[in-house]
Amino acid sequence: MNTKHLPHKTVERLSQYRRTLYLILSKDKTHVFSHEIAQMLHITPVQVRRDIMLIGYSGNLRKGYDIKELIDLIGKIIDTEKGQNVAVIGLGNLGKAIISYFKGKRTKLKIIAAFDINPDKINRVYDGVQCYPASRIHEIIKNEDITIGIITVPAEQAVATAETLVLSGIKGILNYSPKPLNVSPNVFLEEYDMITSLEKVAFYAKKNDERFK
Amino acid sequence: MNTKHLPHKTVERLSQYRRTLYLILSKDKTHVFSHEIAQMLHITPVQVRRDIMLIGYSGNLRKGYDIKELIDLIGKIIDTEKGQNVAVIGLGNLGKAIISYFKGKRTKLKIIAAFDINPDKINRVYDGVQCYPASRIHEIIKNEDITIGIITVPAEQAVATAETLVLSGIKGILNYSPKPLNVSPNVFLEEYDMITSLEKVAFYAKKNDERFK
DNA sequence: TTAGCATTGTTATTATATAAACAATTGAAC
DNA sequence: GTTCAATTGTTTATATAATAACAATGCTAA
Repeated sequence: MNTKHLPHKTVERLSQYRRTLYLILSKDKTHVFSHEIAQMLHITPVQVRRDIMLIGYSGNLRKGYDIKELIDLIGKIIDTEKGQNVAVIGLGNLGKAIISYFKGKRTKLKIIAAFDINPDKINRVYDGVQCYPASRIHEIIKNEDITIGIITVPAEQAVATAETLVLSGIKGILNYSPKPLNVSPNVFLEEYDMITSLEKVAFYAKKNDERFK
Repeated sequence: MNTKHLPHKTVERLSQYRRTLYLILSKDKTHVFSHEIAQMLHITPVQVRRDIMLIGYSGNLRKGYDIKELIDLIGKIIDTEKGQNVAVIGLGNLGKAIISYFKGKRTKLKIIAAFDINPDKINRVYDGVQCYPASRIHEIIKNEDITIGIITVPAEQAVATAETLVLSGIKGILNYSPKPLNVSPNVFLEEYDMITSLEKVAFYAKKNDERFK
């Protein structure tokens, strides 16, 4: 599959399309129209068709898109054949939330390790995921072929954690700490800051309010 | 303050600038250059200056920006004078994570209520935040003047939760459930989906890997 | 006094993302 | 058959965001 330059937003939507398609498939439907997908995700049908065009798939004019084919194709694009292993660094509330979130989800991504520095958590199993001491990050990431790390440690430890991950050969990092990171260009970094999101909502909530009164 | 059309991304960065500025302020500095802020956030100095231009502030050519003035101005733009009250709906791991995250943070945003349907959680206090039964959402949002709701309930309950919030007069919603919502245009909606984020990281991690080997 | 330098503030350009417009196609109804 | 309605696929246009380019300023120091 030639995925030359898929826009970031398209990649994000592909993930959502796939989950939506599974939902529709479970209703014994075999085909779906762009506007049906669009309606479920509250976006425009044009957006859906454009994204599908970008991945080189074609639908049927009367029946729409073959759901199974589309699911398979999206899988070929965003998954690797044998899947990728994931580690959560920081087993606080957020780390636990992420692990239980993924529990039982059909996906090529498997959370297979958690790390923490709290002795009460180390060597225990949370929702099927073993917690190791942070000192063993390097060793376990190497041995278990973990390619993705989710950082949920406090801000003070985020930079050191990221460095360890990169040195251990990680390929992608999802950073939930409020501390912006800087990693080498061969590691993909995605950052999400809850405080920023909330302050953004607060700002536009205020503006909307002023506009409507 | 005339905040006609601040781009979404600028609003997000303003939130980050302010936190960065507080950090610098605590080091007894009174002024800061655009490249210093930029370096801490790993963005370009031009981006910083452009954002600051958009909010109508001017720095000093030799000393840079007055930190206190800039903090105050950002506050005037993104905060309301008396602050806004926030509720978390769904006191699972994610809800707890958000509450403990905000604990003790200096901010005009105050989480003052949580809601859940689990009797074990109802009427208990978590990190200073009282948990109420979901049946009282409408009443408490009205009475306590809560303007922002953070949805951390399971997907199945997300739509009903959002409807209740909107009917209760909420102004902004931050949706962490994987279920896309649809609210009336006078309510600001921000959605974040962890699975999508992780799948995105997986995709680009894979691509990077292919590119570098 | 004047040249040099680092910085800000602004405009212009490019890149990314969304939306609109519309031709092409297919099957159904008459 | 022929017309019609609905849908896809693609091109064009617009909106948003990031980057680059550069003039203006004011301090320093020769």
